[in-house]
Amino acid sequence: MAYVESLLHKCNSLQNIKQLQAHLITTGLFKSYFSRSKLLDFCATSSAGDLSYATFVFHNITRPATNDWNAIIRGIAGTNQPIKAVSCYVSMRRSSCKPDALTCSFTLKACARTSARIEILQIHSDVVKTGVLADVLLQTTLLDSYAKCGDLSCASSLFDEMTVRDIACWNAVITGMAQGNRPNEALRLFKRMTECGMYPNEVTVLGALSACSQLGARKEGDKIYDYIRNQKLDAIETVCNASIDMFAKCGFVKKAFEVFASMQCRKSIITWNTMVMAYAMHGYGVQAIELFNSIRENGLVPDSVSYLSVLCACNHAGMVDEGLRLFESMEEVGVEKNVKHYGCVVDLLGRAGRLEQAFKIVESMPTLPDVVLWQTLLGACKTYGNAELGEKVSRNLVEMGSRSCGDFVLLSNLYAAQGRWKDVGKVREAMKNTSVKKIPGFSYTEVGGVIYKFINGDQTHPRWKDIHQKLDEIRFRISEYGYVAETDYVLHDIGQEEKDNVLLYHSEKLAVAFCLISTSADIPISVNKNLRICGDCHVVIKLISKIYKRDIIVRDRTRFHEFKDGSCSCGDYW
DNA sequence: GTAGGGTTAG
Repeated sequence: MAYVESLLHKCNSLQNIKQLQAHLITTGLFKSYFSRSKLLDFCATSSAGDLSYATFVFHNITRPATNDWNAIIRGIAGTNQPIKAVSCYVSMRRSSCKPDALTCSFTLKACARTSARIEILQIHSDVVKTGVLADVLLQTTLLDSYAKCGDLSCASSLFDEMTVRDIACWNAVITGMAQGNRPNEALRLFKRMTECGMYPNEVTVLGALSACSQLGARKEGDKIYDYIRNQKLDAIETVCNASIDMFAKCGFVKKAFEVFASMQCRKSIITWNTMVMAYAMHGYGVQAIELFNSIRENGLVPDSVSYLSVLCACNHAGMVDEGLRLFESMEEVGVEKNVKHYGCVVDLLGRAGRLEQAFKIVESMPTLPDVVLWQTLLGACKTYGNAELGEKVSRNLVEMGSRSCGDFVLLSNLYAAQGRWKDVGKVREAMKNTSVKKIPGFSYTEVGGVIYKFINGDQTHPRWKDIHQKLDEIRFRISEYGYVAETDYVLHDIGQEEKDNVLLYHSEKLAVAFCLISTSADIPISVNKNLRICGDCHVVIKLISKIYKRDIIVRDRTRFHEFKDGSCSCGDYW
């Protein structure tokens, strides 16, 4: 039957497939299950084929076999409406034909692509009932499907129950954790895997590197990169890309560029974008633009992400006109602007105080602005005290159903700054009547190879008393430099002293204080925050860097801040 | 009713 296969692979059009089908029918081979389902599979999944023709042939089979169903389900799972594969699976179960491990595998992949958790649960129960669960490959698919639809606890209990664990299932669970916002868990599993005597491969290190990037885990990242070099995994482009990203997000732009420059394998547009973004995160506007310009010289074409990265770099470096020029040139080169590009340029103009121009660009958008974009503009209105535009923007946010605490705070502060207390009262009233959503801020820091997590107001750390004592000392010493808490950043119906406290116990300050008491003076302090750094923390950490003579690096949601001797690499522009 | 199915960067 290798004969049918070799012929199939020579087909590069539907016409060819039909010719082969005719040939099989006339020679009687089409009655053979094997040739028929091979042809169906090829027709349903290869680019030369056509799913609707495959379905047509399928419907004309009097008693389709499992393999025929599998071919069709696999084909549907690969379309842009993968959920229809589930209906097909259901029809198959109603027929006299039994699903096998492959049927389940294809259907599960379809579910994973649409985050259809309930359907996964149903297939899982079928799988248990029919006894195909013993199949390691199917277990991995099931695990991966749970992880992809966000059910990490199901994914990890499946993993725990597995009796045979090969490299792919380790990879599935590690990647699942890394992509599901549980980077600590991913690294824990990565360590456990190596302790089990398994050798991580390129897929494993991609997951582990991504976890390090999220955590800013330098030491762990370094170790993994050493392993990558030893195993020659750096011959693989995806591994290099992930390594560049990891070094950049752990604060080593130079190391990131070294990896980029010394790559032996091909660089794709993703590689270039990663490096441009690396510069952007660190506020290296000039380098980012230079690199962006060299994309074409290297025979590649900048895509939508390239533009986003370079715009982001202009934004962080305050290169307003350069950014605007790049934004406007997008149309000429045929790269479509999306809401993120608009968001970036609105931020760029907003920070420079060009609010009217920013608003005009928003109005010119072909699609609806998103919440983030309006929030950006609202922030700029607050900075430049433009209450009129601020109100307009807030109205849009309310209409979009925003319940973010920050939005209310900004508008309220905008009114307060102009003494419009009645309006301040109205905003507070609205806040009380809305279930305000507040994303908790947290920070990570690595001390002695251990990653510590701090949450705002946290008192669960074993050394919290020492940390709070240090913060009291800091408060005293910075007040000598004329520091007054900018309680603008807080909106609570509480007294001034309490407001000061809310600010003082922000997660980034807790992390910095912890580093001050637990690390030696010659090592820079490095903190990683999930949200943007708050304005008060920015002022305080600048002062700490001066008074305590410590270099402090804070990575926030969008960029790096390198505090040195009382100033920050962002130039207070962020 | 021979084979096929699992993990993958910005």
